[in-house]
Amino acid sequence: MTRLSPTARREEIVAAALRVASVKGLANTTVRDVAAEMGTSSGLIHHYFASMDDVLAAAFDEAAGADLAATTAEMSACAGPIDRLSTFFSSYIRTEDYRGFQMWLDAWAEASRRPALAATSLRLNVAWQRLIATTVADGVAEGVLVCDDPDATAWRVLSLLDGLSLQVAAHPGLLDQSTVADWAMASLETEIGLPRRSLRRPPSKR
Amino acid sequence: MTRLSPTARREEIVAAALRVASVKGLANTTVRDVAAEMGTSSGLIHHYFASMDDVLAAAFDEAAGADLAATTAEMSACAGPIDRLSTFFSSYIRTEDYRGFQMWLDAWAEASRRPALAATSLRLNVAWQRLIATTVADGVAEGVLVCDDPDATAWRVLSLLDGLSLQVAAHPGLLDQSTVADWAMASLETEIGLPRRSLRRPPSKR
DNA sequence: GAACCTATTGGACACGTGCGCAATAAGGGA
DNA sequence: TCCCTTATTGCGCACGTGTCCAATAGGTTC
Repeated sequence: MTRLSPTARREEIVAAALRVASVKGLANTTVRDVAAEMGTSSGLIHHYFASMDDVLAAAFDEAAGADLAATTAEMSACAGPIDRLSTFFSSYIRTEDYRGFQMWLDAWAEASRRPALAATSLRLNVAWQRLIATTVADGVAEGVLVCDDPDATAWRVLSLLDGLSLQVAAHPGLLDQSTVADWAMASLETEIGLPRRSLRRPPSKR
Repeated sequence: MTRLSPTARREEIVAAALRVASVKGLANTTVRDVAAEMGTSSGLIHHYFASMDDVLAAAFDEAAGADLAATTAEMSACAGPIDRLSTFFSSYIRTEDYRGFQMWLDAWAEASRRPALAATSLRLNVAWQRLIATTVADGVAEGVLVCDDPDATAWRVLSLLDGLSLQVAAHPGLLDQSTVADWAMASLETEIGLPRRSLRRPPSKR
């Protein structure tokens, strides 16, 4: 293969690992898979990453981090906290298709066995939680919504979404994504003292 | 090893697989692990189970099914729906320690790769949901609580518990079990029109 | 006691795993 | 042009994986 600069090659490895992982799942992605995807040798991966754990952590960081960044950007383009929360949900269900969510499932399950992956998933989970928590806290400060404990509320709505999405990914046909979003929105609306369906977006927007 | 009856041997295999899986996790439990745990040969396992997927599914069924049965029994010993729901939570956090929950994480993540495990986790998840749904519906019928859609409420409270417990298992130190139970109870109390802390149990009971 | 069924053995098979390492080649600086 | 750093190769090592199967042994039935 053509000789690349260290940074460029590193990025290509992560991109290739991500492509493989999105099809086979994080847990089933091997060094040889990534090498084959790039069309290079397997030894090259170990020249840039100390262990496979680090490769998977970097790939997961790339994927989930991009989703987080995209959602954050969309939300900050909105006017008020309520609109931002509304955008959060529509962004969440768009990015987190059942395929992307399988990566989260693998990351959580593998966390006990792969330290780097555990650190990454922890960091990203906390980042998602803080995104919601600060938005809710802003709404309370502006007086447009009511919440005793924005931190706890953020963990609840995030975990509810995770728990429901998990069923979608693990048990196809049981629940569907629009139901998940609807139920999670209903829960948050109740928690922060908003009338029913006030977070709902007209689906015509897409 | 001493020659056993087919049913006895089958049960011993499942029990051994469960013992190994509760330490190493479902995903990391191998045929040789189970054989070593029993002190027999690995070929014996395949004499009773067509594939490793079936062994793991049976082991998971055994563990999670026992938890479900225990909780069901405890709940039906209670007087009214509210007391049953209260018992549900205290039973849930007692049985679902972080170790047992790792099995759920593995089951969900492996579901896309192991058909038998997927079928088992689907069946058990639905059973848990129905347990809550019927209890809530009973409460509505008796007029002691209010709920528009017990089915949706059951999925929400179960998924909230799963989503929060997942964080406890995957990211030690981030959240703790008592917080999880408290937050999930708060959510359900709001949903079914109960005053705050009415589902809470005095911890002196244990 | 003999005959038969089957639980159990122990290892072979084919494959997949992460990781390491000597050899090669490509490019930049002197 | 030579040299020296290092990206890249290709393979080997040690191990682990599920599955299969001929051989053995224990128990039941006639």
